[in-house]
Amino acid sequence: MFCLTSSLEDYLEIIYILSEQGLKVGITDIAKALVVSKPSATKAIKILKNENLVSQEKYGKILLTKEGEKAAVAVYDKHKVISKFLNKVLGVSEKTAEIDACKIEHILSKETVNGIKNYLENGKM
Amino acid sequence: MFCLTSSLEDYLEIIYILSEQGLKVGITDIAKALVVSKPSATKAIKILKNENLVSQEKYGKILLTKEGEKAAVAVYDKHKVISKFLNKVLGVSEKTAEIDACKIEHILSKETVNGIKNYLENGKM
DNA sequence: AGAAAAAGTTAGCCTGGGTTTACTTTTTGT
DNA sequence: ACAAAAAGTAAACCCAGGCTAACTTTTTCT
Repeated sequence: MFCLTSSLEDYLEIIYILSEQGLKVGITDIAKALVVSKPSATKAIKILKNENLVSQEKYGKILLTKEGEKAAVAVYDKHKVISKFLNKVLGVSEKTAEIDACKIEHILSKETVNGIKNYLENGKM
Repeated sequence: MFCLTSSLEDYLEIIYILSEQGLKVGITDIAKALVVSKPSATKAIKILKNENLVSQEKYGKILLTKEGEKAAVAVYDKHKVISKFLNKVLGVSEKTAEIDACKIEHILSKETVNGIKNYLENGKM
């Protein structure tokens, strides 16, 4: 069974974010946003296409499928929760909170993410 | 300039932990503890030897050098701080706290780790 | 419309960190 | 003391995920 790697989650997430901002989403945009080369982005997108998480016409723009969007939103939600927690609760700068959230959003267990959510929701801040 | 990877930090950390528990530290023990094959452990230890972080006689037991111990302690301290935080503050089970701490201890910024330390120290728990 | 620029792709390479197989060296138990 | 078991090593391989160089396709600008 196929399982998304951290790297592939990053690709899905950035496609989602760029789309949400109403920006066009091409290979070049993705590569720039993730600070990787265009061929790296091409390769990753090819994998995501094979897994039916994104769609793309030849030489065309990139879209998330229903399934891809679901996965992207899941990651992005974790991202938001984590970075808010780091910043508001732990007092980490916004910039660092962003960076660290990007790194750990892929690997934290559901249990820990729920712990963070609960903390934020239960007004302990 | 050489920089420790997450994986190599894991090796240093486990050598430190096993040593601290008074256990003998051989390739087999390390491999078992990290759930990797013996050749993987051999290869990693070879790198750490080249970087003067561990010492080992041929076919012999493995010791941390001064420098290696310093690096190992730095990682292990982060580990303890993080897992305590996850467990005591976020209410994550001990087991999951351990697992998650193992994963993120290598990648969290100094700033975030300090944020966690401050939280624990300033008696907000 | 056609040349130049930008976007996308392909092929081939590299590195880290695993693996298995097969070997050598060391330790252990009778 | 010596055979069997355990420990360590070496070689060769795999895979993810980067990269550059070189190419094709598409877009843009004069």
